Amino acid sequence: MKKDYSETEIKIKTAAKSLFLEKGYSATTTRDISKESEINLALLNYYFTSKKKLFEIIMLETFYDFISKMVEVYNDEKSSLEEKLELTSSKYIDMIIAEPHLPTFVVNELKNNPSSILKILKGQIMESKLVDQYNDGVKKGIYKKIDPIHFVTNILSLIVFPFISSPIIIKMKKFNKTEFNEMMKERKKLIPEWILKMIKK
Amino acid sequence: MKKDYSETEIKIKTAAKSLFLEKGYSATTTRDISKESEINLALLNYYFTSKKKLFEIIMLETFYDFISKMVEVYNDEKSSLEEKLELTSSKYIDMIIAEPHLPTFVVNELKNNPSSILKILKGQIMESKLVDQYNDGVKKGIYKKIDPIHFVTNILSLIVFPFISSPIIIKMKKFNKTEFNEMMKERKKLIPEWILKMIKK
DNA sequence: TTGAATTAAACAAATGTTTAATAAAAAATT
DNA sequence: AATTTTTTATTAAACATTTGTTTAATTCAA
Repeated sequence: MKKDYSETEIKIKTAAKSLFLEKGYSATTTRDISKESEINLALLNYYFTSKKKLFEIIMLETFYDFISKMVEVYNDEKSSLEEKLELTSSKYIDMIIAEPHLPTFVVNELKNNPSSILKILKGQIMESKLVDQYNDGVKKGIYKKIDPIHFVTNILSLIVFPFISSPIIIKMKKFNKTEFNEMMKERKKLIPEWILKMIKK
Repeated sequence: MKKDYSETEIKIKTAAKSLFLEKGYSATTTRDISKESEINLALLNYYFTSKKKLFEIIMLETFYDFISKMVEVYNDEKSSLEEKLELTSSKYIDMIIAEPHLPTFVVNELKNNPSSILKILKGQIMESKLVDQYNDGVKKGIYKKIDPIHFVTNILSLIVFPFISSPIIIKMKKFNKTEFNEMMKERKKLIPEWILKMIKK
């Protein structure tokens, strides 16, 4: 029962996503979207009823992508905890370099749209293979016994926050954007090492 | 040469700050501000010329507070690196618990207002006593040799990011706000320990 | 009495949405 | 195959609110 999207619908969604990501919901006007997507203003409401509805669709899809990419790795059956850390770090950093506005957007618009969109999360992370492997390590006495929420939070913090605060980092180090991205690529290797040090006894 | 603020001015600024922090610049209207501060709509322009000007004043002050609190500790002459980590962690977490919208606001509105506001940062962090102490440790061979920007970034990441992503954490752990704050208070102790483990050879 | 502070009302521009007319495409009929 | 009918897509214009700002009159304080 997959819906068939028309070319116009796709054009609208693409433009809208790009604008919402860059400027947020309130600062993006329907006329911005119509201009960017080169469609007539009325078609936005014709296809998506309202700006709000269009936003919710985009928000949902974007957040879903954002989370699935993580959950995929976290639930892989074959890889070790160390390998999962390396993969997550690497994949996520690449993903955000390609779409730098993503984290701020997700984080920002999340506090206004809480419950409905966050359903996607349900148990997918805290009951993942990665957390199991962490708990096993605790049981075996190789990892310190701390609530795994800290473990999960720290991974995300070290990966995502630097992007969110990139204007600050760029200013502090007199970086340009390329140099900043280089720094983030460096972190692909460093973050897994740091996380391991943090959890080990 | 300190300017003398009238009661009305203060009322406007207080209400505006609260609203800007909660909803951001675009989603806050001048009528919201006039209602919240219980002043006549025209007084906003009478005292602050425009919504934009008012915002810039508030943005500047807020960001300045946000940074000074950090710089203060980072440049303390007497304390050790370990003590600085503990103090930063503790003070910052308390600060954000008291004003939970602060980080999202700063981070969010920063990418639109780059250079002018970020001047505040100039060298204050990367040339701080804390970074000196870190570099000393590297020279002495007790810390790994990595660009100190990672060190500084990691501290801020582990402290601030959990607040920014609090809706996600709250959902994952089925927390309420109090439980989330408890988790953050736990981190006051944990973060300095983690950071030390990360930098040690 | 003079200047500052406050107010209600008005203004122009922007914004989300709808309408009514037209064009294009698809389906039905001859 | 050709023509008519019906449905869908697109358009320009209009509409009703909202929003930031200004004006001109009034109140208050020095």
